Amino acid sequence: MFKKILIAEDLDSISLAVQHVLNELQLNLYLHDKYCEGAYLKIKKALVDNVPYDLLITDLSFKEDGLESKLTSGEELIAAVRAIQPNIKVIVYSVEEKEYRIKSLFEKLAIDGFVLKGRESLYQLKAAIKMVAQNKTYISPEVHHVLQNKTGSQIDDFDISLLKHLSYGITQEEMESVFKEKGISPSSKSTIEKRLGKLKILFKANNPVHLVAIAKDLGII
Amino acid sequence: MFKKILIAEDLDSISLAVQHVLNELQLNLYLHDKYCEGAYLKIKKALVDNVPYDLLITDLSFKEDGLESKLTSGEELIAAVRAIQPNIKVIVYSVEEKEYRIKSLFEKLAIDGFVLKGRESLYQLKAAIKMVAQNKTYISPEVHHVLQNKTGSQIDDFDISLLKHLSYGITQEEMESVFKEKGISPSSKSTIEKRLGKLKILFKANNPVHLVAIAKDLGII
DNA sequence: TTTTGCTTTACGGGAATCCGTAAAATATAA
DNA sequence: TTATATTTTACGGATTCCCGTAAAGCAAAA
Repeated sequence: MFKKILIAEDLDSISLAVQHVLNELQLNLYLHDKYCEGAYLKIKKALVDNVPYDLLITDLSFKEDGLESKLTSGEELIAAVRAIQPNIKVIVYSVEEKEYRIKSLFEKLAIDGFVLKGRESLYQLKAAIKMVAQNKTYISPEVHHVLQNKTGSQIDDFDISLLKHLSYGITQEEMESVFKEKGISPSSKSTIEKRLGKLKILFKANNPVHLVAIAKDLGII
Repeated sequence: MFKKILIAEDLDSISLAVQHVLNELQLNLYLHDKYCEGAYLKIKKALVDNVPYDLLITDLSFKEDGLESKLTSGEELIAAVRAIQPNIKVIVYSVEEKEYRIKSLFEKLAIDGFVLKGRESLYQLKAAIKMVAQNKTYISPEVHHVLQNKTGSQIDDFDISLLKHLSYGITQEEMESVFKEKGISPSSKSTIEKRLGKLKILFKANNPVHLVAIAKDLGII
């Protein structure tokens, strides 16, 4: 079982509940941090002091407040931690149900567990901790299906950038020059129209307005 | 101080933390329910049994699961409860930061307190309970400013319906006939264009895509 | 090098949106 | 009632978006 655990969670109420669970599992050596940055520094310090954490339980979204921080999301935290301590186990505890985000957690960040905050999520969190301790992965049954679905992997960074710029009010006309300025390639009006056409088919959108609404609902932008 | 409290909250972790707070305040007579519908029925039953609740602490968003329910959001729950027991005090405990939703809680549902889930929200929740017990209203400082802002009150149900239909992929061309079918008035293409123009100015949007993106960010649709 | 296949770019006609002007309908006030 | 103001509807030209076809650019394999 785990010896040393770090909780990264900005909501005090959730953090309290997670600690409650760890106490029930008699895992008493844990710390928590309300900020991504702080969590990262704790892990780094423990590593150089040769008393590393062996499990990170983290949320995905962290509220901004006055303090500015290089790490602003759970994804960034995990990526940064994996860079310095690849073998640490990671369980995400989040309300995030958006397919795209959950898929990329497993595919791009190779997390070990995903527990969806919900009506019975504390039991699930316990189960996840036990599973991950045995080198297995865990995902809440409510969102298990997202790992099957294929649409996520069919869109790339260019598509996302395109959708974001659209949502900022950039017209397709202006997109060409904006992309050229920012060095995003390809940039021609024609290719932009073509990609948009592809995305509209993929997401079954009638027009660009509909497309952006769907992309927002799916958490892609 | 309050004698009988009901917590409506779907996340088990949050519910646990709220109960923790009530215990600290020595408010021991409380119940919780994970469903809007269930919370409403508890309040109704207590009322007819002549042992009514005097405080409702509720979340805004409730996850759907198998059980279908007439009440699907905190707003609906509050409206339903106010209809049968107008004098009950209501504190909303939510992560919702969208201006429009918070404003309408106070303006349309006359809630007594709004506590934003955050890094120090359990202290705020305690403060809110004490304030509301003295017939004052409470709002978390992080979102206090939204009550000042005016934009929320400048849009009406027609505008919202218009934005929603746009986000569903209905073109302005089709909107006229769709509105006529649904009995939404006015319905002419010209008026629809005009309203959209007004909204674009109000929200500083460049085009309909941008407008829908903003409306989604503000929680209007 | 040439061939093949894929991606990017160019262009044009038709559809949707934008925005102004003005008439018609409805509401409000004198 | 008439007069005035506001809202709704109608229409048309300019812009933007849509979508097909075709040419140009580019990489990998023969």
